[in-house]
Amino acid sequence: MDTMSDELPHPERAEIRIEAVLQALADPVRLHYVRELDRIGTGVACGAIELPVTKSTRTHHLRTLREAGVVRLRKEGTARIATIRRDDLDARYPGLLTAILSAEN
Amino acid sequence: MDTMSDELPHPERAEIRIEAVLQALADPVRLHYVRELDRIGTGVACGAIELPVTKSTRTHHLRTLREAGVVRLRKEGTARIATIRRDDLDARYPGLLTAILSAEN
DNA sequence: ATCGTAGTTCGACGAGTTTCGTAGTACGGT
DNA sequence: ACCGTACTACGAAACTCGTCGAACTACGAT
Repeated sequence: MDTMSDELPHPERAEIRIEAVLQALADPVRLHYVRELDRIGTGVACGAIELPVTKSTRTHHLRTLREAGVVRLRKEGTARIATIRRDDLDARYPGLLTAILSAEN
Repeated sequence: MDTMSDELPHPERAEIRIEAVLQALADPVRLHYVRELDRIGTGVACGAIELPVTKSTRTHHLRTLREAGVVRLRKEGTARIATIRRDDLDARYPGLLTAILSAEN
């Protein structure tokens, strides 16, 4: 087979904007999703994390997180594997992700 | 004279919600305002910071920041003095404010 | 080839936000 | 008492966002 490319567009590290990151994580559904992603560990299929919304809404939220530069999505067969872009976010906004994810309430 | 009360409702430290803080700071106008507040130092009149919006819009944004628990507003004569609630935010979400405010771009 | 699973795309709808202008309140000075 | 300054309150218009269902694509298994 050929090299499997990523296909989905992600912002470069330098292109990540703080407003977009904050906007993305301000939504309860997305914040919950990213927290679960962080708790479970990296490399989880999109649908493996239960959300109180339909599939299409989840797709919408995942795209928002991806376009903001918070998560990276790659195809793996019929699934999408989501990982938090911790290295990029930590490099660009040190302490931000830790502060948000460790906020319990 | 009598004790001058605060009058404007602010959330208690324990009542501050991370979603509200992120939502508040996700807006470019509000983020700029808080950054200016941080740069100039505490205790600045509302109107002293220039914004590309009208007065009534600024009032709206200030209320959003106040209700989210990001700034404290107190009356001083005819002016409103705005201060960042750094102590409360640092206690509740350590590192968050620093990370956001020090993000240059 | 057919079926099921995983996820996307495309409108559409309702709710909330940002913005403004105008009118109003409150305080301080002259 | 009057005026100016500082800000708030109240709609209204334009826009964005979260949500859904239905239709679609892509992959893997039988």
